[in-house]
Amino acid sequence: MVRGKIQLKRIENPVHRQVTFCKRRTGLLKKAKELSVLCDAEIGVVIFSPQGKLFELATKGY
Amino acid sequence: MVRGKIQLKRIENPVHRQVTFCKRRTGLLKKAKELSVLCDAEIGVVIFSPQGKLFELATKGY
DNA sequence: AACTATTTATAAGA
DNA sequence: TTCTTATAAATAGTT
Repeated sequence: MVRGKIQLKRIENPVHRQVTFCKRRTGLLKKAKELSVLCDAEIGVVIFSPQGKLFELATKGY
Repeated sequence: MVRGKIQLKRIENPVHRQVTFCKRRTGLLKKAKELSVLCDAEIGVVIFSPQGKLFELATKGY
């Protein structure tokens, strides 16, 4: 996305992967909320990190 | 996002809303796949359009 | 459905 | 690690 394109493959460096996971998880959930609000859609998202931690989002038509 | 910021509220024009839904739905699912691949996460996404149409994505750790 | 100007997301760096 | 910045990516308006 910036200062160098990303390669669409698993990030091998654990620290780099963790940082990217945090940033992109936030971005994905934001995009999901926006789509829900803008287009009146109901959306559910579940994300399991490699460590088994769960992140989720469920819009309710708001 | 471009040529004028969006307002984070329901798009009233049905045609505009439908077009935006299609564009952003595609973008959201792409982002979800990228997050899955880059960070080795498992992700599920379900989207119900206002017309009750279902769009979904389930990654399987690939 | 395709284009493109511009906003947004974000990879690196500080 | 929180903030900044340069740049890739997404996309609103247009045709």
